[in-house]
Amino acid sequence: MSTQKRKAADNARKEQTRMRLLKAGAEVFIQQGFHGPRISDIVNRAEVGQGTFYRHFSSKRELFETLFDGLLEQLMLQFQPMTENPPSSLDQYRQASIQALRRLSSIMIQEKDLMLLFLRHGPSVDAEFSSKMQKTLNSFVQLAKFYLDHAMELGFVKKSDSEVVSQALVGIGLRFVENWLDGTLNQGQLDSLVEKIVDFAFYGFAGSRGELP
Amino acid sequence: MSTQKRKAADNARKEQTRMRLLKAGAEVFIQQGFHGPRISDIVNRAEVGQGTFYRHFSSKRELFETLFDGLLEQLMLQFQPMTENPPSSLDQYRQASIQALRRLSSIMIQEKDLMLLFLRHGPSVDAEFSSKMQKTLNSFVQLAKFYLDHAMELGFVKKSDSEVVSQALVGIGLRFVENWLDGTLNQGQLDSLVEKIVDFAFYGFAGSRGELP
Amino acid sequence: MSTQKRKAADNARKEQTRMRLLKAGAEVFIQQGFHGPRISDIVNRAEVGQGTFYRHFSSKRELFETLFDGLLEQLMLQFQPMTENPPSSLDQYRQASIQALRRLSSIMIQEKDLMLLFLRHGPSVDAEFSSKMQKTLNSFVQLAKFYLDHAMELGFVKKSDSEVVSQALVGIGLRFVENWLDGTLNQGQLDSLVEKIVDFAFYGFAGSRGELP
Amino acid sequence: MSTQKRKAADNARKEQTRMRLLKAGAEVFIQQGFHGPRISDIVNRAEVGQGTFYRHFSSKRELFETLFDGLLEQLMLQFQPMTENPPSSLDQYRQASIQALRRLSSIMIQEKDLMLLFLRHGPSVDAEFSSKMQKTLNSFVQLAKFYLDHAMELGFVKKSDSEVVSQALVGIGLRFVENWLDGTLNQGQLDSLVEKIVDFAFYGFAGSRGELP
DNA sequence: CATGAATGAGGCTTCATTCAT
DNA sequence: AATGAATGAAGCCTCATTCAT
Repeated sequence: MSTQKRKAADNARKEQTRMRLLKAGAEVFIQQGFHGPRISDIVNRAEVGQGTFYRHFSSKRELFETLFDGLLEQLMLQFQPMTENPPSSLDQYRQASIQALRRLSSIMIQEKDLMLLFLRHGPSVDAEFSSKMQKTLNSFVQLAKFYLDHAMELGFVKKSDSEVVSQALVGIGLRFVENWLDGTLNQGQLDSLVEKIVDFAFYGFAGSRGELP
Repeated sequence: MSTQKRKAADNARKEQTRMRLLKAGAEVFIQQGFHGPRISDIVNRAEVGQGTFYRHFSSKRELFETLFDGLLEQLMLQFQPMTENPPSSLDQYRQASIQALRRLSSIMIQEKDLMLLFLRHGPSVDAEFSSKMQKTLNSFVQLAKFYLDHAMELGFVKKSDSEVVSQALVGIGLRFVENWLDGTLNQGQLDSLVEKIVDFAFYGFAGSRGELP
Repeated sequence: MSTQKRKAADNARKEQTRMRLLKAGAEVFIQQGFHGPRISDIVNRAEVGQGTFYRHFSSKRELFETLFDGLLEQLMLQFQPMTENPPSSLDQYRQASIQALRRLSSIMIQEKDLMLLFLRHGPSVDAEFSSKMQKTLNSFVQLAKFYLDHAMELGFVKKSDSEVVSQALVGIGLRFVENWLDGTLNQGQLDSLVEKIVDFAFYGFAGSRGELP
Repeated sequence: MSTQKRKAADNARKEQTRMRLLKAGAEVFIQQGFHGPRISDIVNRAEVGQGTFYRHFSSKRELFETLFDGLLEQLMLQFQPMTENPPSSLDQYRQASIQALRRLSSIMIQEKDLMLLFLRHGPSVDAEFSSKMQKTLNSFVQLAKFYLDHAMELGFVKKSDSEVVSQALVGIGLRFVENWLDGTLNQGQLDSLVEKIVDFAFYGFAGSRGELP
């Protein structure tokens, strides 16, 4: 039926426009944060009419959140394969951790700008968004805790408050991400740091596996 | 001279007005972040006229930065006494770290709201303010590094990349501060966590000083 | 010819769409007046596309006026039979008046909502529409005047300024219509009022045919 | 105190600005109805800034209603003296009615444009305003009813349904006001009509006091 | 110095209208 | 003929800033 064809074409056109807006939105948010840009900055960059924005998003906030959800989905996907083969020895665990971090950093490298955007500007959007970000971080903490608990159960790491340690691990991770996002660290350095960080997490700065003088 | 007296009185009144604005500013920023409140919200809360604001600050940002500088000064003051007696054994170092964290947390407890304000909303003010915050965090990293280097020199902790470890330490600290600011942790819990965190930092989750199974 | 058949079918479809729009227009105008509804409210209710509106009407006003003209035609039709047998005695006149009002009110009852719509909102559409409504009312005045002049000629009512009296009669009519449209009067009350009103018009509140104390 | 002087001056200035806006608002509403003019039309005519409008009124509607309330107060004031000496004979009643109408028409003549504005455009502002206008008209009906009941009690007019008659009287009044506002009637004619109208109301078109042929 | 009324540029949002399909 | 996505002009409203008192 011609009507169906018409509808399909319309939908495709609409989806394309939506994508232009998302792309343009990401670009201007990355450049100017959340509060800086006006709707008109987004539509100008997307090369669509002012009114078109409102056919797709009810507010700047909604577009912002859509971008966030997209990134989050990508990040979470990276962890799916990791639940399959839980490590069964300390060394396996160490290797798995290093690999997990490398995988995570690879996606972050791809979406560096968005990462920076959300880490810096997400908390200031509004209370709700801020809380959403906290929840997201906590889900990373729970992920770390899951592995740690597993390792403790199998007995190849010492017993500890896994919640506290997991929080600490995420804190460490975030700090390096921030440094890298800042430009203090370049990508190569980040890569070579992964092992150092894992060692610190496993053995602390006072413990063994360091070269004692 | 009467003119001088007059001037002194004027100055006192002016200073008082300035304080009212700072206080009111802090309150509304805490409630609504940096971008939320209007100048009128601040002057209304301060119970001064609209024009009065501009006699003391040229913009909302300037008031915000003034508050930040004030808090920073307070925090930095807490670290002055710590440089005086550097620890000379691992256990002393551990005790000193615990004490330092307790001292730091005491001031944070006092200024909890402002801490939350700046951590959440500082990075979104503008690029300059964001960079200022990064510099501030780095100065904490350097402080940690100073102690760690000292301990490494004296040989009672293993050799490691002290920059990396210090960054990690600050990352851990921030994470717990965030948790506490969030309300996920209450003040008592924060206190009791200090030792656990220090242990983790000294020995990691795999190293000794934990109860091995 | 197949082409002709096709054309006829097209025309029928077009007419149907036009009717949907008229119906939907009436409904939303009744609910929200003239200025309230947007074109999109009309097309949504009619369940036709946005562009379709413009194939049938050039503007909201045109649809509105089309509805008005339709109602007016209906109303005017009710008066055609009345010109045929002009009354030839006071009592006949009184009976004819009562019957005319009853006939008029029957059509108004059917189209109550539209009546309310035009009485309330017609004058605010624009100067032209307002004037059109005045002309319409005046044609009712002229109708009343025609009967009154006839009765005066035949000598069974006293001489008076028939223009003035006719205006007054229409004013009275309108007032009760308004009361009824308001909900102040229900339909039954309106019916039973007809005689009272006619009595008042014939004899005033001071004249005979009332029960003098 | 200088502060008090200052406040008084500020208040005076503010009140003056408010008056400019009311005057300008009345002018543009009279010219273009309620829905026609934009806020900017009002502020331009008032020669104040766009933002100034919102310091005094929250919306066009509010200014409109303020104007209405002002006029209503004026009109109602005209009736205060009439409650003092209720008429005690039919002729007194007739004279009092004529005088009352003349007094009312004098104020209407002064505020002709506003009258037209509200009668034409008030009902279309929104449901609430429309209902407010109905209530206003009803209060005029009640006023008429009060006099009529009084006359009936004293026995110099026949018994009738005073509510119905009062509604009719107001209807008549409105109709002539509309005619006059339209320009169909000029002021002189309106004046000379008052007696005719009163006669019609008292005796109807069929009753006595007319010249029977 | 403090005040607060006035200002108007700036951004948001709506919605009548167009037009490619 | 019907459709509905896209458009952008138009109007609303806010709020930082000025300035006369």
